[in-house]
Amino acid sequence: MKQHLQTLFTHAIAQLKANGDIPQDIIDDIRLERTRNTEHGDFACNIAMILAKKGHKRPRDLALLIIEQLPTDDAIAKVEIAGPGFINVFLTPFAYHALIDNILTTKETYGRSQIGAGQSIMIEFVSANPTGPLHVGHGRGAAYGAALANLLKAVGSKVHKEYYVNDAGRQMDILATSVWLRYLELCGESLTFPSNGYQGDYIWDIAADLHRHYAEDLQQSTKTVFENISPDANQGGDKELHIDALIKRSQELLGEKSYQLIFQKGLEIILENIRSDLEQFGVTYDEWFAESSLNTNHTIAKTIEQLKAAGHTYEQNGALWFRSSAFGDEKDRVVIRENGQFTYFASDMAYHLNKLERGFDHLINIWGADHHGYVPRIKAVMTALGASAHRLTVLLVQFATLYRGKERLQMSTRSGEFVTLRELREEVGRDAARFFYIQRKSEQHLNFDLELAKSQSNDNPVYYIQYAYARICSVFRHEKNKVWSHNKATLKQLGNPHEQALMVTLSRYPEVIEMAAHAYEPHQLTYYLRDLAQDFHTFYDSHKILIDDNELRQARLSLIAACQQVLRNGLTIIGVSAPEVM
RNA sequence: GCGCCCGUAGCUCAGAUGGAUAGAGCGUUGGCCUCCGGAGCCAAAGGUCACAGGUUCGACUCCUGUCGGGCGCGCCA
Repeated sequence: MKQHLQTLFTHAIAQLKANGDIPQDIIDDIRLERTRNTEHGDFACNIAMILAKKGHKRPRDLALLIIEQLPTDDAIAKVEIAGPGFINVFLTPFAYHALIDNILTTKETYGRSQIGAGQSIMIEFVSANPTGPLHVGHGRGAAYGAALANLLKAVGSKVHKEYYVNDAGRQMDILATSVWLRYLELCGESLTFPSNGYQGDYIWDIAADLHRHYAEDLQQSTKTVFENISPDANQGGDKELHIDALIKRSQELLGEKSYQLIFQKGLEIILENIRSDLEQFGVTYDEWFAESSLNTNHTIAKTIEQLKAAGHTYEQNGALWFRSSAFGDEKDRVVIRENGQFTYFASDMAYHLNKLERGFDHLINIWGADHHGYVPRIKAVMTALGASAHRLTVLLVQFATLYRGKERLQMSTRSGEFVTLRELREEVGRDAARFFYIQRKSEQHLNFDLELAKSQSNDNPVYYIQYAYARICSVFRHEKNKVWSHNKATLKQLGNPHEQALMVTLSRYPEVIEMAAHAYEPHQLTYYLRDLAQDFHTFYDSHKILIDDNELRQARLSLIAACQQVLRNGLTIIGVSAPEVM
């Protein structure tokens, strides 16, 4: 609808140029807006005010010229000039009747567009370290990423969803060591668990699994394990040195093969846990990309060589530095440590280079807001390696704070007292969780109230929207014995204010999808769906649908069928179900 | 100290690329089922868009500064 009007206006402007009424070189970025006030018609265009200065004409005079050149169209009832020079467009009922027919014909494809066609996008999200279960903070990234991916697909882009598995590095060694120590405890050893180890109960579960499979085969005495180990923090030492010493000791005592066995066991169990959590949350991936594969393929070394060759590195204090400050970062970054190991940043550089090499036009990373300081350095790498930093968009998602009514729930990963995503889903249900996560703009802090999400009442927007859908389904169940099939000719019966309002809202859907996709803002869709549900409920309460007047009944059934379709299309994108009964 | 994000109704939040009288939900107050699902509908009250300047026909929106809140500034991941 909007697009159609834009075409008509573009045509008018082109005519004016051809006639010499306005200069040729003028930019004519025509924008039509929904009016807020029905007195201003359906759409308003401010092009006359924008072009007035450059065209050396008064806005209202220019508006008049534009209107004269506007092609006649059976969707347009009248066009008016208002205020300082707005051109207000009033649509005919015909335009909306055609819309209902269009929705019922195009069905699940209604609202899709091609504005993103031809673009391949890789979207990486969640990518939590496989050192423990997903918690509620990850849930927001998951819900947001999945909805965004659906939106981008809806506008025609080719989307590749990826999870980056950090299966290398020190955190994983801490995990393996934590598991082994718990295993030793299960074998009957008594020991003081390191303060920097992973404390969660899931570590016990993995250790128990290990114990079931290998009995006491991997046992060592506590004395051997802890002999001459640098003291822990609570013994006046340093917790980092303590855990590092324990990792080293574990590797020595177990040997490469047994250590890897424990390491892989932990990784495997936790990753499977994460995968199934996400799947039950309705979030799936095209690829799970292992960090370790970068190392085995020597991608990291290759990337560093590239940087070296381009002269963007230097050595200092025995370490190799990347001159990222030359590319907008606030300081240079170490890529190879004094001890010869790659930093986390080094593998992340390689990963992003790998992404680019796979041929994606655009990369989207969804990160927690606490990683924002990391953005300039990763963009610096892209620039240094000759790729435009514009090909990468980092979307930062702010924290979610859990509330149970007024009570704020505490979360802490290390102490093992966090609320897991699984617990959240089991408590409030998948639909409510998915909806609540994305109903706020991602850069806004989110207060997630468990009680509100669970309440099956009018203060819960999820149920409000789903209820509209279920109500429509219910009407059709009552209609079943009579015969309804969409008949375009009956639509002229529609036109009372409630029907009109509903049709206007239905016509906005494609614009909302485009806007939400363009701005990476799925929350726009949640607000739209609430509006749509409200317009339906209002209509429903004011007018009976299953009436004797055959033609009007048919028309209204077509209207609510269209409404049902759009509700389903929208809910599908945000990952919420459309229940026929609730 | 420097950097990023945020500040809109009592509360939780929308207001894309500057547009006409700044909008929802909750909460509050008062109404609505003989009828297709009351998990619903209607109405009222509620605002110095944190503050001060600037840019222009026009600023919640853009720029500068101030105040307040969150987060980040490792040879951790």
